[in-house]
Amino acid sequence: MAVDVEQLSAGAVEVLPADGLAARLAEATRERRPLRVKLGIDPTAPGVHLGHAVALRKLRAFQDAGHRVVLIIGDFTARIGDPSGRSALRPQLTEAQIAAHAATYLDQAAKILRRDEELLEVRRNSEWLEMRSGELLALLRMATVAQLTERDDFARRLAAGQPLSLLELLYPLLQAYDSVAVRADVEIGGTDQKFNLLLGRDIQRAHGLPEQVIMTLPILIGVDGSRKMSKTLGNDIGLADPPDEIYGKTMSIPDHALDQYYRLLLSRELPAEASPLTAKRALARELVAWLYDAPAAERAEARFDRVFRERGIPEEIEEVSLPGAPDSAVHLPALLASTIDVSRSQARRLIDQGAVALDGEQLSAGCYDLPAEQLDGRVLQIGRRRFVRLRGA
RNA sequence: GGCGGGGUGUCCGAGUGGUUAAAGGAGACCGGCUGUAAACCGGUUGGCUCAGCCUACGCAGGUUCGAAUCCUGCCCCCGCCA
Repeated sequence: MAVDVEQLSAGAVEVLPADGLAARLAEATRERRPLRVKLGIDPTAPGVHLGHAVALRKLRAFQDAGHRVVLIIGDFTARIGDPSGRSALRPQLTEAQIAAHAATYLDQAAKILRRDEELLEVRRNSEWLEMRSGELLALLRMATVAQLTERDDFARRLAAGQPLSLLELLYPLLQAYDSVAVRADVEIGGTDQKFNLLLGRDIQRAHGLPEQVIMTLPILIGVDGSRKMSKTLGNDIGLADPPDEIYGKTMSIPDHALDQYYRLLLSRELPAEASPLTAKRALARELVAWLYDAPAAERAEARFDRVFRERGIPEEIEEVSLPGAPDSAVHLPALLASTIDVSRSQARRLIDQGAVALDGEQLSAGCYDLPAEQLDGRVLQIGRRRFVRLRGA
């Protein structure tokens, strides 16, 4: 049992109360039931990323020990937007957006979690948060404004004279109620969730339920090496990203963030003797192998080396067909705009800046139109990493 | 309800009638160097049918040859008072 506690809390920043997990595990054994371990994810952006993976891996450890994971898709709370770590009001999402995001979550989480029926329970919190106002008021009675504004980011925003909506203020309370609804024994979250997790205990107690044990995990930094990994900030590595992306994004992580990635995702220390470059390559390989398989990792590395170390052209390139007849002129800005995510004006600037090359030969500034027959079959490179092969109609 | 402050490009933030597609910074992107690291250097950063045109400083009107800048109404945020 003691071994279990140690294993299950490995890597956690805090487990509260300190002896809570041991007590719960003992209780579970006595009652011959698995623990219910809760994690909430709000579908505010499409896709689960490595930041979420830290918590998912922890859940997996609980599953491997025979416990039951309760994954809550926060379809209701996503309509509010968790204000944690935010200094401003969040834009409100439409139900359609939320539904679309939620749909992708499960598949991606399944890359890490086991889906066995006894080991995974998936719930949407709209199930119980779509409540009648009477019930809501009863819930609201369970916390005070002083309690809620104790949260440091709320306090900061109020002090700085920034807006804080009632909706946001209520968010922690709703998340706490999730714990009541699913009878959570343990709730997992990032360190930025500590307040919300603790409130779950208060609200469970107020409902006459046993209080959950909370476990906080370190926050994974994004590939920019400075801010929390987040889809919105664009510094994430998605679990559904293709192997090449995962490999490449990993290689762009600043060296100083490497030790975190090792500890949180590989559960071991950054090898002191290896050079940062070697260590990073190993990390990139392992991540791809983990989310896909070993051959995919090999391929991703080979492609990376070819493109970035040898400055070559990758073997497999997406083909784009040229518009118009073979003898007509092709307007490159338009072609780029429809191929990559840029405006035509941006595409023109890229050309002018020497970012666009044809078969490795840089196009000169102002070179916007070329005859289709000169483009057919050739490789267009945009910046360092984007390649497309052009095919005549 | 009263009084005061404020809403500028992805973000922060200058600008109070004209040379303002809007200073400066951050971020991002491109190029150089490199290990798609860091640091550093240079460039770009609204859109388009691009030597021109269109759209843009909370929203809608108005004054003016000309407005982000002046006037009117409205919306929103913040503070103090009630």
